[in-house]
Amino acid sequence: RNMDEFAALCGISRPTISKYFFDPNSVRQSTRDRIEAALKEYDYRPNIYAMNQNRRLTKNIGIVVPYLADPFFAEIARVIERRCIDAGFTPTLFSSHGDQSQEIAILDTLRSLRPAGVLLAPLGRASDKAQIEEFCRDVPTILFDSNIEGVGAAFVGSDNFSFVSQTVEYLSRTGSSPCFFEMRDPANPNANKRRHAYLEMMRRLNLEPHLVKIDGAGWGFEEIGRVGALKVLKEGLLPTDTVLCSNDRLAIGFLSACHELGIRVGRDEDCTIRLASHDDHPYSRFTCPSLTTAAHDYEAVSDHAVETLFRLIDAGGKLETREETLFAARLIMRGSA
Amino acid sequence: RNMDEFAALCGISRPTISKYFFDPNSVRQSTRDRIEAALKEYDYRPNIYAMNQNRRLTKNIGIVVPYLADPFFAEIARVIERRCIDAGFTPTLFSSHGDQSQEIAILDTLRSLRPAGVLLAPLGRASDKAQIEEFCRDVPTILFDSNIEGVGAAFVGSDNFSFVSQTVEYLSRTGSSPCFFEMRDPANPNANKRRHAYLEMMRRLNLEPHLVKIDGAGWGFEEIGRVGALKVLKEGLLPTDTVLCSNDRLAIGFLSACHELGIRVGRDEDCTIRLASHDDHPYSRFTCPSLTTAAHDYEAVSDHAVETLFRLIDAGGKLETREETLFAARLIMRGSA
DNA sequence: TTCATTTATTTACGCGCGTCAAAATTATAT
DNA sequence: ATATAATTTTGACGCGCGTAAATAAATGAA
Repeated sequence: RNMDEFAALCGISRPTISKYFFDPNSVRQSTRDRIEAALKEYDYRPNIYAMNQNRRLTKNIGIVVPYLADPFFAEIARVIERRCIDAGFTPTLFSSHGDQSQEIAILDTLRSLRPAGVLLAPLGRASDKAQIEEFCRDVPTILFDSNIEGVGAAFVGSDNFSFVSQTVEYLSRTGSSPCFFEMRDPANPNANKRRHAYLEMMRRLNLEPHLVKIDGAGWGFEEIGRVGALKVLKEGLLPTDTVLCSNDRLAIGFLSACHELGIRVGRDEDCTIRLASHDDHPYSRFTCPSLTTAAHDYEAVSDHAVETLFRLIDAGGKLETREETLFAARLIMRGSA
Repeated sequence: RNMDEFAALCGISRPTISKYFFDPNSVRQSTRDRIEAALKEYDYRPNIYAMNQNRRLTKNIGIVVPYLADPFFAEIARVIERRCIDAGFTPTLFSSHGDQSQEIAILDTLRSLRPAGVLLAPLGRASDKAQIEEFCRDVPTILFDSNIEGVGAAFVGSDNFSFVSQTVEYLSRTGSSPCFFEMRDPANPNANKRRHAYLEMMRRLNLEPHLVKIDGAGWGFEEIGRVGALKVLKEGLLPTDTVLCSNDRLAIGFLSACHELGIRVGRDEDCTIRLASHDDHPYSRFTCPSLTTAAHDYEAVSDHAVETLFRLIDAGGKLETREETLFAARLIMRGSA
């Protein structure tokens, strides 16, 4: 059952077995063969948590996302997990579920896990920045999705300006210029960056910007978007017939509101509103109409975050300078605009 | 940093500290006060993985879902996690990502974790039943969502017949009777139960059943549904104008296909197809039109699964008899049918 | 005050494994 | 065959904590 017994069964000393499990190539081929033969027969596997108790460097990696019920994070977590496993690490996934105390509790659990590194997507505005900063001082951490200035060894995310500039440019070129539909108090710093990008782009194009801010709190963005859109549409508060949502989940709610009110969305003759958005949420392809959106380069963000973490781990937990890598968006033209 | 040091700082012996962390009420009030005062000052927290190394019974709970990028599982995992935390346990969430070898690897990691209990939603058809069975012999486990006959201490899920009977009855009563739209080789046993329920209900109502089986494998149900629906609709293979999808994700794909083809879905005059489905997927409220569906009682399933697990743990890991609890669905009438 | 009872401390060992240094063994080169 | 290098074994200790038994101290009732 334990390594001692297995070592006895092999007729090989326990430290050698231990060495084998750290790196099978670190023992002589003949020894390795003997171990692997015994492994087949008795199908022993070391206790990973006991292993990590006393290793100078574990193979654990912590992955923290703010809200796992959001398919965007579920998808990115899935890809990152895969990469870590393929690289021989043991990822453990945590979700803050939109809750600050949960996020802090997770950081605590992570310390117990003694991870070689952590990939952390903070809650954003709701995060306790001081706690995260302290954590990052102790544990090699890469931030992703949502940046906190100066915290963590690196940040990997998407270039919000690239998202918004492409959608604004496209919408303005092909029809009337867009207003910007967003939550009044966005939880995520990306939302603020997107607003600024929108304003900046409108300025450059010499167009008048219109911000449409809706109420609502929490992570139920679709419902917030739906209720907000219902209000805006009913009260005729929409300054233009082209709407750019801060993110796809709001847009999904917006589409739902339009359908309720019998308003057709799209670029066809009989449509009265064009709607575009950002993120390329896994469901945006299946909305009716399908959503024109600016897509994250999921693969690139995931890969680069993981690669940066591996580099950080190899470098002993410290990088020369804090790197910030932003990936450009890809405009995906679909039915809604 | 460790319990020894903290004990020294308190001026209290380490075993007493250890006892305190197992149950704060098990030490004298004056001792407890002293410990808690020191706790505030030095903010020490025991290493949970070291704790669990040698406890006769840990406070760990493993949660395993087949595919976390499916919001249905993300949502149920979220609720279950909360319940466990509130009960003083430490849940760890794992996703098999639709992959058998991943599922097996997770069971292995779980053994290392020495959980007091496990809540496992198996992959279904893709699961290695023998491995799961063996695991359940060693670790107190409750199965949920997807049953494996005789495996685990209990099963908690939804009553598929209740789902289908309500939708079939409703659709048949309010219009033409439905055909049943499903994947040819569903990964999940619930799908088979639903097909049987459909056939049985149609028999009872003295209506002719029609199964529409579409191709596709994997967990990208929306795309499978979309492509399948496109084919069926283009080739005019739909035997009736009322479609009952096996699950909401297929229905989301179906709606997308209808929109592409300019087919209006709903119960209005100008609609040519009525569409209903099962699950009350978190997004089904936001589709266009919104989906008429049979809703899981998420709360009841989550609560009962967790409660059964707690009961199982209290009972020392064995229940008198294997319990199977199925919760009825609630019909949610929305725009699509 | 005394005795019984509760609670805390001490001591020692265990969990499953990592890691280090020294000694013993094996492989490779000459 | 011998010297040298590489690998393995041995033995001992550590990680951070749980747990059990024996002892000591504190409490509470009589």
